Amino acid sequence: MSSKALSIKDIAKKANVSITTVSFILNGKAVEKNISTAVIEKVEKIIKEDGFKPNQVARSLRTGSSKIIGLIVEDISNPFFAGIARLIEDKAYKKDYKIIYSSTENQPGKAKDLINLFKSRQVDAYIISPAGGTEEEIQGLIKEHKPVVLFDRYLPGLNANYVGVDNFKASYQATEHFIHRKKKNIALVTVDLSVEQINERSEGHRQAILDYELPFHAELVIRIPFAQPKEETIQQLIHFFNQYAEIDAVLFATNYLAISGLTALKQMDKAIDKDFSVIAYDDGEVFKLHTPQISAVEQPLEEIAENIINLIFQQLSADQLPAPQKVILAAKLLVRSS
Amino acid sequence: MSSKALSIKDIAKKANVSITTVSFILNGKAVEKNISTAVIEKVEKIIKEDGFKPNQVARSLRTGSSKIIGLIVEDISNPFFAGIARLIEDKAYKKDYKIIYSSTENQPGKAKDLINLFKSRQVDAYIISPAGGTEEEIQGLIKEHKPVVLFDRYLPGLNANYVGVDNFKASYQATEHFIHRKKKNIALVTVDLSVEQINERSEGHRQAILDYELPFHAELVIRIPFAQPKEETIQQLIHFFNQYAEIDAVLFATNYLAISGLTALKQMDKAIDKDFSVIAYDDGEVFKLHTPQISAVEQPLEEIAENIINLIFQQLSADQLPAPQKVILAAKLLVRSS
DNA sequence: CTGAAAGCGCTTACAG
DNA sequence: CTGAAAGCGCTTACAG
Repeated sequence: MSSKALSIKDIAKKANVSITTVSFILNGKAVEKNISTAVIEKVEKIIKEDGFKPNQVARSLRTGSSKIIGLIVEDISNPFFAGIARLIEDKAYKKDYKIIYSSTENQPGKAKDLINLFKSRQVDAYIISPAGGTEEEIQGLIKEHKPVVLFDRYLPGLNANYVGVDNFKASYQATEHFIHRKKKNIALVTVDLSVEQINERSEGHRQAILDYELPFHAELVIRIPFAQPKEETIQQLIHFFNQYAEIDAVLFATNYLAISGLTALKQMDKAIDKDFSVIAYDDGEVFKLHTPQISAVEQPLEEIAENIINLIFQQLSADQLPAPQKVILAAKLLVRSS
Repeated sequence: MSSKALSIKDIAKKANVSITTVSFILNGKAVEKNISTAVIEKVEKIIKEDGFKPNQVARSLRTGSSKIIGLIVEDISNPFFAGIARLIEDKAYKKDYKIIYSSTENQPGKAKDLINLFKSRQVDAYIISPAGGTEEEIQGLIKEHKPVVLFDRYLPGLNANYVGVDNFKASYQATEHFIHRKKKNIALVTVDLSVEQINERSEGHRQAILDYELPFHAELVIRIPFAQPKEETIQQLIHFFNQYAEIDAVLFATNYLAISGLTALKQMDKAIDKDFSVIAYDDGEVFKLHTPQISAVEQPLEEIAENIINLIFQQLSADQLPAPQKVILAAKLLVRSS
């Protein structure tokens, strides 16, 4: 029963030609190498009949390339990353590249392992939403002239290709929106990660308040520990909203914090209305279907994916790597209820 | 700048030993092979200093294994699959296996490509939520004695390991729940895929109605085309709910159909209350946060992942493959509002 | 028009 | 205690 996989040698023997000939035919070089039509047909027939598939591991070892792009994200079950992954996969597939992906869960150790795993598997290019602490590994990839594109999160020390949105501006606009609606005590619920992207979101909030000459209340900015279980976050937020009853608007700096926050508000029976407004980062079904609908900062998934894949293919087809580019896209504030 | 990757040969040369010795040390066979402590230390020092990582492609080519498990799902951006992926990844990681995953989008062509891709990459085991039309490829894997576990969706023709929930029973119980609440016209919104799992969900609905001797209204079962754009589905459902105003309860056979359905109801301004009940398949944040909260059939993600990974490791560690097992788990009806 | 042979970077049976 | 050598399945420069 067990059909040990065929090799190019088996095909060559069966067709009475050399493995060189079979290899040329497999790689579409038959014509260029002047293989006779008769031979080509004979070999192709055997390949098809036997269902022979060349061993890509051997091919990779020999050529040093794999036609695989590695995608490393923080958490694939986050809809933002899942959406990006899906779009990138589609686009890569059309150019005959496959994507393999994995989640870092924001653990530098795991992120490093993954980069090394991909490297040792001869992945041709890397798309990374980088965890802090992986600068060295990423720098290493760049040094080895591997195509790399970072997205979502930017590591300041690195001169690498990057695609992301203007987080400062998005937060600024969201906060400004609140201010125009006469909000006075605009809370920010964010995460205690000290990464660019998150810092920018805080800064935008702060700067808008200062620019409009409103008092900035530092105590209305709450930083939730990254790995904290959801239930605890909900309790913490209930406490927070109760403690500062003057809050009349909240900006949530991430998708999952918004979900915990809405759950907290629901448990408190606190209405979202003219007196208490909410804006979430990253749109999702859950915000559209919520009653009332929740306004959200939408990152342009399609545009992000498009830019990433373009940068990757630009690098893949270049003789030497072009200078790193930074593509900063605009997020969009979807206003749904006040 | 460009540091061409080191090889075992470079290390051997530097340490003045043979590559055999380096290989033994790398693979933890140093003691077993009686390599002297002095040599071990010298070699390990060089490996660490130079940051040498063995080329896994070469290793795979030589050993035929890769310590990689391939996970093939319908759509990684579906929270059910993303959740499973995440859990499986965690568990595999602990045993030093990596997961690579990819989406089939329910296209048999893509699913076949992926199986072949994984095969040609020497993936050690396969976890597949199978698209119809891939029976042959999966049978091929089994024939080659590759560890395989199917989940979520079952392909009747195949005698393979399988982990899933009892869909018939879950639908039956959901429908029964409606009947106990005196519902008379229980609609079913399902998808037009003719796969076991979906058929069972329809059957459970039908059987419950028949068992309780209620009239079965075939026109209250609507089958939405699988690839239909969301907006059209919403319009179709609005039309459906308007046409059959007698409907007093709806069971949605999938997660995303429930989301489209809730959107339709929202657009119609149709309240979900004592007179109009809803149950969704697969739980999610969106149902918990909805007003009112939506009841859901919850598949036990953790249990599913656990069983899958156990079956995989059972096969991986067996000398010869054990007889295929089918693990059928119970889904749970989460009653939230009537 | 086609083939023999080297080599990609490993692992491991065999020899000493 | 350690090493030379074969071989995993390919690709490709070279020879004829």
